[in-house]
Formats: sequence, structure tokens, C-alpha cells
Amino acid sequence: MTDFDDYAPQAGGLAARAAAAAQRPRYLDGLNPEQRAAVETLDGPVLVLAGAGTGKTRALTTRIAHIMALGQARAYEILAVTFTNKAAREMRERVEMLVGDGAQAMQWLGTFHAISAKILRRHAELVGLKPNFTILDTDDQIRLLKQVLQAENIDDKRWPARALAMRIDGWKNRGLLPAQVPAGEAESFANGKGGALYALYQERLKILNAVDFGDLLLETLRLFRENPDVLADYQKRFKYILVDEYQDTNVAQYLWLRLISQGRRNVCCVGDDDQSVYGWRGAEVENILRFEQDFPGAKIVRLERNYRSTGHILAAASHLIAHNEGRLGKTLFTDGEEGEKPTLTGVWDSQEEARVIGEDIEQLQRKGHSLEEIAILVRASFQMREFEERFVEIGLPYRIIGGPRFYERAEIRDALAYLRCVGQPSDDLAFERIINTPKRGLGDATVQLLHEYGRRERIPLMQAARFLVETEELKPKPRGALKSLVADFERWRNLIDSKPQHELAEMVLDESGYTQMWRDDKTPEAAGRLENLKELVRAMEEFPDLAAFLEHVSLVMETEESKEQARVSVMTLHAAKGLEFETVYLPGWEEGLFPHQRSLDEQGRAGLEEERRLAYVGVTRAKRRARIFFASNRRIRGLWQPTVPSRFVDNLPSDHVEVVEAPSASQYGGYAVSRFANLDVYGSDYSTPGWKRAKAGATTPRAEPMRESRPRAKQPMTIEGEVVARSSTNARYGAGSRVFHLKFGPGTVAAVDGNKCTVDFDKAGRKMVLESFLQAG
DNA sequence: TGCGCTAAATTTTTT
DNA sequence: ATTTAGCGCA
Repeated sequence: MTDFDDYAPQAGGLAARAAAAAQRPRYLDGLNPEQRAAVETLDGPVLVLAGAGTGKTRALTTRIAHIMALGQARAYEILAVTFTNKAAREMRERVEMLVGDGAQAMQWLGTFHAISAKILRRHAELVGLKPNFTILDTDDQIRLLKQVLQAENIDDKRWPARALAMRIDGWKNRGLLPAQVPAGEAESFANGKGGALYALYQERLKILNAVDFGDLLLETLRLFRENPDVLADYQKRFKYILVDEYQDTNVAQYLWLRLISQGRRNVCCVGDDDQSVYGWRGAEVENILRFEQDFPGAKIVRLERNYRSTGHILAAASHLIAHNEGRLGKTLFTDGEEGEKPTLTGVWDSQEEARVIGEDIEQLQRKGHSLEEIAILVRASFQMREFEERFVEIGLPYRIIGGPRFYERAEIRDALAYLRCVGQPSDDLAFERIINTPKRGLGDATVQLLHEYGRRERIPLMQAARFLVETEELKPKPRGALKSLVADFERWRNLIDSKPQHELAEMVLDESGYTQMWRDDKTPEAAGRLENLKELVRAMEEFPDLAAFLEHVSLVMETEESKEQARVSVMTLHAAKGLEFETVYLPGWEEGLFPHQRSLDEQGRAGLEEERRLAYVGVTRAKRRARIFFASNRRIRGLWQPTVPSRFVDNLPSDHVEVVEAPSASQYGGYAVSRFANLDVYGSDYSTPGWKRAKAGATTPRAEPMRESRPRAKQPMTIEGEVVARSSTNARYGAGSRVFHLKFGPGTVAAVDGNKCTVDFDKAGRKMVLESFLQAG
């Protein structure tokens, strides 16, 4: 029993409040005044602007505990929404720590999508669905769109299904039904057919009794709008509403929230505009910036006391993010020690970057730091490979977070498709996926025929197959194969109620020949795939039945990860949001990669600001040590590209950042040669003139090879005292100078910008390189 | 129908 | 460089 259970019984009575006030419950201890305001301001709309590391989750969970402790609402009258299953799970666990089993009763704690699915299943018929509708994932969605495109005779080469899917997702993210898509946009795909294709796709979904992820929200919105009584019911039910990571909401989610919260208006949104990094998938920072207008009378609480990072780290992060416009503006502070300054290191190339970081980690390890408290945060997932290779080489345990997820692996999706066919005979997409996996001689011709027949008779493929095998339409061989497949499914389906789902799954996979297919496969991954299938069957045991399991996998695309050995975490910056580590490595701070070129090209200034927020998220993950790196050469798509330091490096305050030489920089010449010997920029023939010159050049030590800490020249800048990584007192080369570069060979300087030179290389073409990597040629 | 080749496309990721 | 999808040929 917890210390405030005593207060719970009398719902919202004044007596309960008085008691609570008189005897301050222990769960409020240790909250700072702002956190306490976030917890205790129960009536009306509240926006909690919670900076990184300011105890946001604590405030949120304590608020829930507080509501229940005061008896203001029961667990099932509180709606608590998160974005990810992980966040939902964490919130449930932490509420549980405060109120004990009371958290179990929180049936409305979950992701936007899970809660929407729950509501939709209850009222499915009101939006033209059956309660057992299937939830399609991205893969199914694209395959279905491909069919729609083909049916419309649209060249899916020129108009790829993936692109249409993105457009439709975009519309759904903005809460637009086909009829509501602005005319200009509706015409923007396949010679004006975009909107029509969207409508056709929605029709197909209804026929399949299926929804995609976007529909979960969109159809719930429609349900609420078209059925005020249903909406009123939920508005009344949810006495308190809490939303986590509000800065990540898209328009559909925003509208959803507005509708559902209009009843009692006790809505509390928690977020940080500086950590909005999902604009590219429809999130609207504006939602949080506009909160006060949307919810008049809203109380704003700012959490600015940071409990996570040391002073220098916080100063660096704050200074960096201050370059963004359009912020609500928070000033994070800490009473903690200044700690170590974040470091900035320039390295020759991405391989050296991995090497240096690996060595640094080993050194920390020797000093007794746990690998669990160390993370490498990259901008793009291709950067991970270099670290993986290096860590395997030196035997450093690591863990990749966010790679292809369990339920997205091909073998798991195949297995699930079999199970979906058993549980839901009308699941055409699933049936099509496995009809010829393993190969049973049922190719395009057969599928085409099934489609035709199914469409003509308005029946699912499985049923079409059942009829078709009784006719002469098919050639004997496919006919026999299809007949036995249909019979198999009927047999399995009859066992649904009599056999535990995991045993049934095992049986289906064996008897269909699916497991055999992988046993016969001699590629190195086959063993792992069989292992995954076993894991799948094991995971099924924990569910009451097949339907429950299928619902779980469609919404929760992840499995628990084992934590038996301490490992370094390697993940993208996006995946790192919400996490914290003692030591954080931030490699790849180079123009083009971070900020990512594409983000700049497509989103312009907004894109740049989002990238900068991502940098801010990265730095603020660090509790005690942040180490930033940039390389001068990076292999992108197999080609070595010269790179220049990120503008974010210039956004760091020099007072709080220490510039550190890479260990190898002092022996740069010799090192570069050995490194260079592995490359074959000029072909593998080491006797070519280019190679000889490169070698000669590299062994000649140069005056100032890798130093970024040259005397700082003041450049016109908005903010004083920044690290000037690209500064240069005197340009050594002018336009027209002949120069030589280790990787690109001889060339002519075309333009000079600070210490960056644009050079027309004789062989490699025009590149921008750092002046310090050039020598007179 | 199935295999093997060529060609194209490669930011971020949840649900 | 690597992977994947689509196409053409056996």
C-alpha cells in the first residue's frame, strides 16, 4: 500500500483535497516548484514546456498519481497519450511505482494509434468497418497501392507506389479525407489523378476491412465528427487528458486531441519545442507554439532546471539552440558542477573517426566506466557500419538500436502472413504474400486469375481460390498446388479453438513447408531466420489467443531486448530522443551530412532549424561527457567525398568547448600513407603517376596539418565567442593556384571561402575541400 | 515459371 | 558499395 491510498476513495471531495493539502503526500517531495505546478494545476488546459533533462516524465507520472490520489478521477477516466509504445510502457511502469497496481487499471494509457484502434473497434460499423478490421503496415500499404496503380493503368515506374504512399500519408497526417484534399495537391500525382487514387485506395481498404496507420487517426476523427453522441461519451469519460511529446503531434493528432478534450478541457500537454525533430513525417511544431491560442486560458509551466547534464554541456547545448528562431524560449540551468567541457575533434576520415572513438571508449572502460552508459549518436544509419566494423575488430561489445525491427524481417512477416490467413481468411494481402512462398508453382498467372475472379464476384482471394480449383480455368499443376494450399488453410483454421496459438503456428509453419524453405537455404542468414521464427513462436505463448497476438504485432512493432551484457549503444539521433548517457559521442558533424543536405534542399530554413534541434537533442543526451567529431573525408555510396565541418560546429561557444587533436594527427604524414595505401583512387596499380605523387606528398610533413585551434579570426557573426573551426587568417591559395590533394590528386583552385577551397581536380572533378588538406602542386 | 542479370536508388522512423 | 526490384531469357 502506498502512502496516499488513504486519500483515494472519496471522489474529488473537498475533504479529500483538504486532507491532501494538510498532509502533503510524500510523492510530492523533492519536486521543484515548477514541477509541482505542473503536477498540481489540475483544472483547465496546461502546457508544460519541459526542457531536456528537466524531469518531464516525473512531472507527468506524478500528475497522474496526484489526480488519482485526490480522487479527482479513477484510473480508467484518465487518458494518457504517448507517441511510442516504449514511452507508454515507461509511463505505466513509473505510475505503477507511485500508485502500485492502480496503474494496471489505466486502460486509456497508450499511443495515439493504440487508443484510436481501441475506440475504432468499438464503433467500427459507424465508419464502414467490421470490428475485426486488419491494421496494415507500410509494406502492405505499398503493395495495395501498387495494385491500385496497376488497376488504373498507371505506369508505376514513373509514378512509384512509394511516392503515392508518402503523399497519402501526408494528407492523412493533416487530417484530410479524399474529398478534403485541396484541388491543387490532389492533381499533383500521375497527371492529376492523385486525389482520385487516394479515394480508390480508401475504397479498397474498406473492401479488405483494413485500415493503415494514418486511418486509425483519420477514421477516429471521422467517427467523432459524424457521431456527436459517441464523441460526447468520450469527452465525458475522460476527466483528465495528458499528452506527452506534444511537439511531435501532427495535424490529425491535434484535431483528434481538440475534439476529445473539448468536454472538460482538463488537458495537459508536455513538450519541448527545441526537441521537435519529426517535421519530415508531419509533426507540426506550430501545434505547441500555438497552444495558448488553441486552448484559451491555458496555464504555461516552464521546467528549466536541468538535472541531467553538467554546466559546460548545458551551456554548449543552449548556445547552439539559441541560433534558432521561432522558439518559445527556455533557459536551462543547473546547480550541478561545470564538469568536463564537450570536446571537438577533427579527424582525417570516417575510418579514423571510428578508430579514435573506439580507443577512447576502451580507455573509459579501463577507468571503470560501464559500456551501458556510453552511446554513439549518428545522423544517418549508414554511419553505423563503420563503427560496427571497427568494434567487431577490436572486440568491443556494442548494440545497434533501431535497425530493422523484429516484426519487419521478411521471415517474420511471411510467418505472420500465414497466421493472418488462418485467422482472417479475407486478408488478401497476406494471402498474396505467401501464396508462392515457399515456391509451389503459383506465379503471377495464377494470382492474376484469382484477382480477376475475386473482383468479379466480390469475394476475397482465398474464397476465389476455393471456387477456382473446382474449375478447369487453371492448368493441372497450379490447380493441384492451389487445391492443397486451400485445404491446408481450412484444416488449420479448424484448429483455432482447439489448439494453443503457438502450437498452431508451429504446425502451420512446418506443414506449409515454410521452415523447410529456410533449412534448404544455404545463405549465411538462414540460420538466424530460423532462430527468429522460433522466437516468434515463443513470443506467441504469452497471448491468450491468435487474434490478441495479431493485434499486438500490428501496433507494437518491437520486442524486448536482452540486457545480459554491458554494451555500447549505437543509434541515430532520432532514436536517442528521451534517452541519456554518461558519455555521448557525436560523430559526423559535417556539412551535407549534418545538417543533412536533403533536409536543407527540401525544407530550407525550417529544415536547417530542425537539424539544429537534432544537434541539440544529441548534446543534451550527455550527462557528463559529450564528444563531437568531424572528418575531412567520408565514404558515401562507395565514393570518398571531401567534407567540411558542420556549421553547427561554429554554433558552439568556444568558452565551453575544448578542441582536441586526434591522437594520430601528430603523426599525420606517416599515418595517412598507410591509410591511403588501402585506397585505390587511382586504380589498384601503385605505380601510376598519381600514386607516386600522392605518396611523395604525404610523406612530406606540412607546416600545420590538422589544427583547428588556430588563432581565431573574428568573422561577422550573430553570436560572440564561437568556436571558429573554419577560420583562416590568410588564404594560402588563390583562384587559379595549382594544388595537390591526397585523395583527389592534382587540381586547380576555383574559389576560396575562408579555409574552404573549391577545387577543380583533374580526375575527380569539382570538390570543396579544407585548405589545410591541400598543398602547392 | 523461375532464375539471373542489369539498373536504380539509397535521411531521419513510429504507428 | 550495396541492396533491391524489375525485366528478359531459358
